[in-house]
Amino acid sequence: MRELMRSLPPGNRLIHSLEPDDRDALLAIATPVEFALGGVFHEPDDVIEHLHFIDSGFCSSVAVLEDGRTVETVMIGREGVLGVVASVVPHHAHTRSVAQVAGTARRVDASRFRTLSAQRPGVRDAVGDYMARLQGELEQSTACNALHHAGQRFAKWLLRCHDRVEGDTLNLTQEYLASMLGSQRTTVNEAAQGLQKAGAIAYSRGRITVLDRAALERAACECYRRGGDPL
Amino acid sequence: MRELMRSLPPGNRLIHSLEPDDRDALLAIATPVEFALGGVFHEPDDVIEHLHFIDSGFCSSVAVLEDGRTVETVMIGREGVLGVVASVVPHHAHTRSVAQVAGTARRVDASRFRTLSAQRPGVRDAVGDYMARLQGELEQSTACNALHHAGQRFAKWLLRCHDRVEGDTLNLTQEYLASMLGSQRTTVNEAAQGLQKAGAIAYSRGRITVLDRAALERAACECYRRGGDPL
DNA sequence: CGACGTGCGAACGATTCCGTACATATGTCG
DNA sequence: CGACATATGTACGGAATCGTTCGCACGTCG
Repeated sequence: MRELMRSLPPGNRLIHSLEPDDRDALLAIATPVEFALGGVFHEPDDVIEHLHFIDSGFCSSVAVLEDGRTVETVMIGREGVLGVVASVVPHHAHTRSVAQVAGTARRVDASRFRTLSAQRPGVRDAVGDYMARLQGELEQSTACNALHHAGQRFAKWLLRCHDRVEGDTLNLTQEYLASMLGSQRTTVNEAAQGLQKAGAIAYSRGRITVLDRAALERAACECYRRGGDPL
Repeated sequence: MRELMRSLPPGNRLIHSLEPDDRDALLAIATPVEFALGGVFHEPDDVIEHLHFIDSGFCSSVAVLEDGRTVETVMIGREGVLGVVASVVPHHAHTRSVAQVAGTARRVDASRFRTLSAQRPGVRDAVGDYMARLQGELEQSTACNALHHAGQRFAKWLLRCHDRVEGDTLNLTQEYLASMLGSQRTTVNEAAQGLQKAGAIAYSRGRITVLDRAALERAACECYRRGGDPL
């Protein structure tokens, strides 16, 4: 079951998976931070100065096109870390990263992390594994956006969101969902009504409640399953 | 100009960019290999055993869905290296990697590369930079496939292909192009005829000739430019 | 209570793309 | 040359989505 993560103890799963001495070494250079809904971690072309190991809440990386339209590329919750490529090499962002649900994270200076990572294979491998999974998700999303219908992608998105949240309520307007999926609000509306009629979700005025995960999973494309378990 | 790479001296650009001692150390553990058109480097779920620094020709990573449909996710020529994530951490492929144009590469055992990379920051950074660029391309393609029309994506694909090839002729059937773009052959046909009428390309029986790059660039979406210069 | 802003429902034509079917052209091989 | 497989041209109905417009419902706040 993919909602496994929802039942795991709180806090970042990557940090949790480390050996105690690796974990202590990482936490020694980490600063706890809070982030609010809508908070921006970085804009396209910003230099990535920090890694953020998410402890609660989650954020999305969003591609911004010249005409202002947006599409989400990846979603990052407490299964992962924001800015993972900077764990290997200094670089600048290609996307905007925005908090979808307020929460907390451990912020680590990217350069100090690279130093630590060179000394501690356990740290390097845990973050490296996550980077490999993230690349797999990107590849799957590339195919998904080319081949799958808006309804399937919508269901997938809700599930991935639900996986990373406490409770069954999501605060998302259809307008906002459209900007994540790269489609029109009217298209999202049709998809949402379909899921509501199927009893999978209920929603009103920017508040979506997941009523039946199994129904959502039936409506989603294979990409939800193959996105890699958030663990 | 993006076709810059076409005028650079032959051989892999990453290896070329290394300091002489780094380059020598890398070449000492590399094996020259040839690959034929259609040759498969790996299938989904295969363990990535090697990095392949492409010297000539190029290959594509292709997502394969449950129903057998395919979409290209990234294109890798002599500007890059196949299996770049394995330079950081052992992992398995999420895609199929196929040679689009026969050529040669330097094959390096992934595990030995990781050892070398830990000893030589110059090697690690060159490959790391490429990994960052590759991630940017994946993110851009994710958005592109969600938002841009088949005609624009077709033109983009031809340009990216042209960048990585000697001469102006590409051996590609419309059927095959459709499997790269994730669309129908009839859709590709319409796009191809549009470009032909504009004088941008000529084609017949699986042979496409680029006649007017500027016209192709006008027909392509912004994603071609933003894919990151192959250099 | 009433005005207003926000979010949703619904309808519309236009466009893109799908999926399929069939015809035509071209290269290869016996 | 003739048969055949391959590649392309074309047509068409239908589905999905776009882009827009209008109206309604609900919550908030003066």
